[in-house]
Amino acid sequence: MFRSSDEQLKVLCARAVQIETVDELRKKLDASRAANRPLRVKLGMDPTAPDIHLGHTVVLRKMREFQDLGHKAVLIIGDYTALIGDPSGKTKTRPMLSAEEIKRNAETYFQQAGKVLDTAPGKLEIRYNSEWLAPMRLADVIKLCSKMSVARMMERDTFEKRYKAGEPISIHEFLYPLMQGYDSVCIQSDVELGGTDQTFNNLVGRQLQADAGQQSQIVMIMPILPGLDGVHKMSKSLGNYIGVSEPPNEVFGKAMSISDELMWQWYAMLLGKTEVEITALKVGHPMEAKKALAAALVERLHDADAARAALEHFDKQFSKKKLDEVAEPLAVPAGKIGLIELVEKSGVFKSRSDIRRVIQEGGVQLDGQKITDPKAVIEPRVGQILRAGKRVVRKIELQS
RNA sequence: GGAGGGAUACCAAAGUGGCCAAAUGGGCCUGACUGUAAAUCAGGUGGCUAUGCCUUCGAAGGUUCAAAUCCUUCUCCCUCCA
Repeated sequence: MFRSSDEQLKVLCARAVQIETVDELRKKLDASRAANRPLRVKLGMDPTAPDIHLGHTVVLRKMREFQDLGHKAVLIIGDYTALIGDPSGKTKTRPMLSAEEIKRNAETYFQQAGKVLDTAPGKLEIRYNSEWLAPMRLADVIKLCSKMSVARMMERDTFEKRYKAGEPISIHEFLYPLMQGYDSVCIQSDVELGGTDQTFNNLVGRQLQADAGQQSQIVMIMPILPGLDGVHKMSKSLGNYIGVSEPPNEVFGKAMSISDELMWQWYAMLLGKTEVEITALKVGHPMEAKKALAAALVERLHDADAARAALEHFDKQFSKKKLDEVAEPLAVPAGKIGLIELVEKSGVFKSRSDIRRVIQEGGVQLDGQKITDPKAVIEPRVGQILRAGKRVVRKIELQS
């Protein structure tokens, strides 16, 4: 049923930045084959952020590789850990989520994760960590805390940095790694996946499992995907992300806006291209390589047809400037109308002052003619193309 | 419990009575250049029925012709000592 450990290792170790430890993983794989038992591969999910983006797919794809090799994905919904919030993020305290919100977020999450994971019942197990964390008594918590020293906890880079910078660290944040580690004990995970920011948390799981007399999980750390800006990690709060549920044209357009340097990183991290393959790509025109990347991403999140359509759309809008073929309709009443009112109907600007500014800055065109007078009054005709800023392209239609 | 420091726009951070819709940096937006790149350069970045008006500097009151700035009370945060 299972392929040889060597074959599996070759697939599984690809792209990982750290594995604790490869030897142990090999042993687990050997034992799994011998007993014909799939490994339990754990991945935690934070129910406060239901939007999955490409950054998450780096880890999710690794999970998929485990599934494809016959192993079992165990998704942990951190409904209880969400009460704390992962200290690796911002220091702001999180609002408590209601049971319904968590459920809704979790559903959204699965819907999106399903674009990457195999959701067949035998391949995927879903658990809420409130199942075992909520019933704990204070005595249980104290016992759990006794497993960890402050010095050890302070090794965690975010704690160390914050402490040195004089930023507050609440005691309850120390519980986060312990709770996450305890999850591993409760579900008896064989492997835990995570991004580099999860290294510490995942390693705690190893220790707690050993304390509990279990075989320690393998910790497999995947790289963090840089966001559209090429500087910070891809994250929702920074707004530098491509969501897995975004429409094809958005995915394509955003992918095209990244720097060339970042493009190669994405090729490696998202498409699994090797250095040799990337070197070969660098021979061609960077824009063609970027279009191929963008198309591949659209195909992955949607399908091949969508990828072709997005490429065509992009060419029309930006390369060939066939704006009338890509413009979305904009219904306006017949007769004269102020330019500001006209642009306002597109519904994408936050205020009329904002529109006024864009007009003055030369960002508004009607049929290719720049109009820079915010007081301009025009009489739009059917079929005229209105452009406002880089992204708004509308074709005028008259309201009946 | 004691002492001290702090809260300013999306973020960081100046500003200690009028010249403050508030310096500067980052972010973001627009334009130029391009490959819708990136980098660079230029401009912009509270709202509005707009050369003016309205709302904003933790909250509420007060002093003043005039308050982000002074006073009072309150809320929240941080550090150190115990």
